[in-house]
Amino acid sequence: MKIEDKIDAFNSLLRRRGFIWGPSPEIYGGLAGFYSYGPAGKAMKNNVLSLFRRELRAYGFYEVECPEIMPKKVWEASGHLERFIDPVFRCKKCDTMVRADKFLQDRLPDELSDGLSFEEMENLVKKHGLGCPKCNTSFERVEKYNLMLQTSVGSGVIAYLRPETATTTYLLFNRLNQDARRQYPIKVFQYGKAFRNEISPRQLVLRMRAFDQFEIQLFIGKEQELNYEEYNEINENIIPLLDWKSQESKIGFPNKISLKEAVDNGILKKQAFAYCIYLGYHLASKLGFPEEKIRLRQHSPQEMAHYADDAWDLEINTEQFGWVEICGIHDRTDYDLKRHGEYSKQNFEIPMGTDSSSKEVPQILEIAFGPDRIIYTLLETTFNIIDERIVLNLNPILAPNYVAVFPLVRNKKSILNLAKDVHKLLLQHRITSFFDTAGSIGKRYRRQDELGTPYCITIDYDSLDDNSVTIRDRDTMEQKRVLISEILNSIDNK
RNA sequence: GCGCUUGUAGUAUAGUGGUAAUAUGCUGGCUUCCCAAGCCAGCGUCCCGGGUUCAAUUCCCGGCAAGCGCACCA
Repeated sequence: MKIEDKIDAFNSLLRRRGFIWGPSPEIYGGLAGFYSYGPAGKAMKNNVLSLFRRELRAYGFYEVECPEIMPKKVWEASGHLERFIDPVFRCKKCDTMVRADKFLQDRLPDELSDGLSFEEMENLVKKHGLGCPKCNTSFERVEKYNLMLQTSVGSGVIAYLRPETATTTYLLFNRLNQDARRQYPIKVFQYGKAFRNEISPRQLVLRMRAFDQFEIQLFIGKEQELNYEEYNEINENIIPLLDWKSQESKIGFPNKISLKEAVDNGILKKQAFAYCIYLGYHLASKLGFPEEKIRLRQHSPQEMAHYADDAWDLEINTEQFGWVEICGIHDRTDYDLKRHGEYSKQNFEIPMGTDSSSKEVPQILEIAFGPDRIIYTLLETTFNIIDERIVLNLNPILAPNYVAVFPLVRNKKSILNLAKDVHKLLLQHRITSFFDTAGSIGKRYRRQDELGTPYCITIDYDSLDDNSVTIRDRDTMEQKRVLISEILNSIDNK
């Protein structure tokens, strides 16, 4: 089968089986960049979140939740108001829009063009007679394109929908610090919606205007960053790292080395940051991505965000969109807390090191996941067509249905009733069981294959006599016969 | 945001200036039915707005949306 055909089959499955629908609202034609999840997609997302929450609790992280709307001041302090507004030239004739600073850098490489004011940029185009690359109409004014969505609260107070959850977590710092009782690092995470007014959203849920973030934060002292106890527990782990120097040498594949090697060779500067790389990789592995489809790619200094000292993307190799970032791991230094301390006139200096008389503003290390991208990449990388049979080889605990129960035939009351009993038994144990009687037995297996259901249980004539059923495995299609009393044990250990 | 292409049942597509079709799907029935079997019956579609026309799903204009390319993606 050709790859394009496989991708077409996959894209239609997303809709057919209720994973992802949109752009929403579909009945009104849709608004670009907004998608909904159907029952299967939402169930799967919830399973991903449960797995993350369980893992993070085991690593000592606690969850917080903050408002999605914050006043202007917050975004002034965070730097988003300044940095999230792109200066653009817009052609008066054909509406072509170009990013002003990049355009000038490209046309006038000899001029100093970094950090120019709007006025200076306007003077430059006038001086050199620069104009629209399409129709050559001269550019005049620099306009702002704000990537943040603005709203007003109450009687006209300007506020913005958060472009990331992270900043809202940082605003809790003094509360968290009290709560943590001097146990550092402070480890928290926040899951929630973020909003960005993308110029042209594309690629399904990979670039939405309203999307989920799952952002993990460590507030940590400078001393502890370099000498971090938990690092010693994980530094033997082998991680596929692609640093930016390798990328500059046109090397496209990651170097599989231990974190210890990476730190010792200076690829990673800080033990605590290496721990974050580990944690990001660990969580991605737990989801069940094939090992060869994961890599960690370092940003070049030019690529890095305004707040970052080091940044790595955890990427998944997809057929439709190439390497897709599902997680960004950033060393945000003390940038955020310094700025918020300054703008709010709070003192965020605290003693964190061995010398309790010396105070410092905490450093922040961040592991930022995009759950929507996780859902897409998980579905795509586990989607297979084997001899015309479509199957999602999802990690069983992430599947929308954990089991499905079928009566072999439905016109035989005793079989139907026993099947219902088995289904109810599973539900009583809060196992996500799905009951289906429609169509042939083969068709029912195929329906569940498309949803990634790991186990299908069929009740047949023999079941009436011997109280046993067949459990059919999604991946091997093999069936084994077990007693009804043994079902729970049998489907538990995968 | 610009350019090109596109928009027809839930999904995938065909087709037409006189309101439409194929496959699949879905619902019900029959068939003792373990990997998309068969038979019968039924359900469901022309993105939105305006224009031209006796008549528009079809032609024209605008909008919205999608794919690709450019730009954008702190």
